[in-house]
Amino acid sequence: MTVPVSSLEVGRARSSTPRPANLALVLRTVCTADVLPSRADVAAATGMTRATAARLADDLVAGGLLDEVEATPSGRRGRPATPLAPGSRVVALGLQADAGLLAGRVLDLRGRVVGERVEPGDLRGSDPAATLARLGTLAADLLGGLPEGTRVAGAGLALPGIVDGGTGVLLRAPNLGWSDVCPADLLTPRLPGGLDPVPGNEADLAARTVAETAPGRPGPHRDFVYLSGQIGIGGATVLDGRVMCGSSGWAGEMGHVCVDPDGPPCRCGSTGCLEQYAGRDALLAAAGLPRGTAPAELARRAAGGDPAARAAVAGAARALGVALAGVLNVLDVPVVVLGGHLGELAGLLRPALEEHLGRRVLSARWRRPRVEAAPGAPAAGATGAALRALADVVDDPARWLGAH
Amino acid sequence: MTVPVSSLEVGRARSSTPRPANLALVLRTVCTADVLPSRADVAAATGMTRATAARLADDLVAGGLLDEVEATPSGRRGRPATPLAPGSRVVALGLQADAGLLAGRVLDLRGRVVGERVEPGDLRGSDPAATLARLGTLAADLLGGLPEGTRVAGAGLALPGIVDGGTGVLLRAPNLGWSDVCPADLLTPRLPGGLDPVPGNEADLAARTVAETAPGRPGPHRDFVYLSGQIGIGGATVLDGRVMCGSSGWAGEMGHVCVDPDGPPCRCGSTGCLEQYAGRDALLAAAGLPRGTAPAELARRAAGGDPAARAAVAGAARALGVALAGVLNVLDVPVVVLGGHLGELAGLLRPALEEHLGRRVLSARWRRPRVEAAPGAPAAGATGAALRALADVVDDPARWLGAH
DNA sequence: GGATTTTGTTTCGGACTAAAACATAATGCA
DNA sequence: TGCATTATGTTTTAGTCCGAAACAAAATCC
Repeated sequence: MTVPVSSLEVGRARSSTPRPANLALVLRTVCTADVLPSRADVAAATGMTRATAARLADDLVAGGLLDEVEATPSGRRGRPATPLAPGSRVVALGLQADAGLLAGRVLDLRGRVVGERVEPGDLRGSDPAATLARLGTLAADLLGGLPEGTRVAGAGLALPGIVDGGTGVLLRAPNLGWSDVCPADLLTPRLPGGLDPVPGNEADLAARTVAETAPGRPGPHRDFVYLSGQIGIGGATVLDGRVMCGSSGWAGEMGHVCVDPDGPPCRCGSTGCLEQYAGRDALLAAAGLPRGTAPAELARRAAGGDPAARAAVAGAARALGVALAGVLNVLDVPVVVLGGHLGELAGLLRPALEEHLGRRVLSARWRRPRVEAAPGAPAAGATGAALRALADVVDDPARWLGAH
Repeated sequence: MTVPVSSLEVGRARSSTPRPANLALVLRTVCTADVLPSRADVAAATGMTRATAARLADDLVAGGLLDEVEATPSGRRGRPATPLAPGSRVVALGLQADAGLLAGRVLDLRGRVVGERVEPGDLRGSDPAATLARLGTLAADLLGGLPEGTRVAGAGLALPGIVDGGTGVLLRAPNLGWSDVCPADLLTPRLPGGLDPVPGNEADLAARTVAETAPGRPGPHRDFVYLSGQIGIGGATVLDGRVMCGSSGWAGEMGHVCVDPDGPPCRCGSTGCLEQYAGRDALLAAAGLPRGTAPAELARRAAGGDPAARAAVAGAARALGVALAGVLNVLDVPVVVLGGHLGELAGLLRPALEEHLGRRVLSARWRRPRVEAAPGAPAAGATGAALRALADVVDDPARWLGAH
């Protein structure tokens, strides 16, 4: 090679044979289906021949990525079909370290929880090494309790902060008080089999649980904005079913969208950030409640007619309306999903928020933006982390089959 | 099929053979390369065998999608290579109807302009049918002037408004005063060969000219926000090199991001929209200039030290800073590209705007957002529309070869 | 002028799929 | 009970397309 083919880097998807893509297509078809499909159903859905679909399915069954399920008598004529299901012995581990808990959750390819452990505790200002060691022990216990024959496809770790996509370093997690932590170094030695959890932002991963209800299975919305009310406010944008992490993992800092340039100063150095109006502490302060109060208590008071609580919620709704309208105008996303404490207040926020959005979003007269509460599962980030790891398998089953 | 395979719609990329993907890979490799590559270079860049790359390239040459170019003596040892170039006889037509002009531009696969016609004129409040008829005549003339043997791969139409992605109906174009116009009905009958221009938003298509300097050739930035200063302010977001059109084509309404909820009312029904601070009319009014003044005149005055002009620019920079910081915080995009009248003022806006962004964008301390001016080509939307049509060919050359 | 080097082509074998025939296992009906 | 019918899953055969290796072509080097 004498010519300097410098920028000739184009498509890395250089699969010389169609097989990997077709394996992925078959697996994804089974994952997506509402009812467990037979080989013939897969053939019909993908357009392949029954022969081809069956061959591919056979290989996936042999590799454990698909299971043959007992046929239920259908009463229909003809040879009874053998339903296929995503393999139940291929699982992934999702971990989460947050200001208020440590959690681990194991999901199988069908999206079922096959193992779970949650340890509440105040981890603000904790030592990263000690905390991650605890998490490592928790994870090892969890993995040890899995049934014989289970194979762990990968692991992920949800963290409430900004993770550098390239190096996997947690640059800054204000709620934990951590910065420049490399979780892989501290966690991997404690896990069996050299399992290396991929760190990611908690809001991004929680948003994934809305975008994808089980591995390979699209959730209720393809496009939405996810807003996660923690101590601060994080979030994520999902476009075309993909969580947008930004060109370097910084996306989703919705808490620092400006609501009023003349508003109160924010710890980020700017002024009038959304967090100053709808963050947990700001909400509680506006309602005249002490800092540690549970958001549910605020919701109870507002629902009960407490004027200060109602005013706090109304203020938050207005601020959210201003900030989210901007996002919706820029991205044309029809749905806002509220999680964390904002999810708990969703019922109270929705009417005012939807009204604000209806006024400020340009496309609202054609399609009114909707506001929903995220399913209030605890430690959604852990679930999302496991889903992300399983998505690697679903997206390229050939690699998994090759590695046995 | 007795089972209702309702939602079994998964991968439409049902290419049973690897050939279409490999044809696309070869074509894209040639389009992307800095120097015209030989068959052997393509093989090296893609990882295919020389035999395979040559076979695929031969088919693309036979179909006119690649040209064999005269070899320049390189002085190197060995058999001289035959450089390959994107086919120069495959072209696409880009059209644009704007408040100030009608334009048509023909681009070939190499991204060269092989035909162009621009007709200035005030089209505000014009009759859609009459104006589109004029545009059709312009387009037919343009196509008639093409050299013998040229094949038109497709056409696009840039419009300053919101286009429904599904139906291709222009729902609303405030600057033209049009609404609910179906350009295809009015335009296609006037074009030869049943050519059917695909309508699209002008800002989206102008952004494409930044994302893609020639068909299949990535531009200077993969991720950026494009802001188009027309009478109002439109824009587009480019993520991963793809223009984000939103789930129904409404994305990019950056002009109506809220800068100050207590600000002046906007014609959209909201208050304090960016357009009220940095729109063309707002800027001119703030500078004490009459409405029709050219933005260049404002720039001249501000550069010359005129206090009113300087204040107007400073106010616009501040408003842009507030609005864009929100977008950048949500999407983690490192670059803002200014087009239209904002592009003309970019030199004056940049210092203050970058300073505002540095303060309000959370990731700025790690990577400071940059502000750039778009290359000030007239009727960039027409170029983008042609590029979009050519992208269809580059993304799936097999279809083009099949259709002859 | 022959060795060397690089490009492009041809030939052959292998991976994979489509098409069609076949085997299997149920229901429906006399 | 027995046979036609119907749907699923498997086997066989032919065709497409890629990789490997040998070969042909066209230049430079010595």
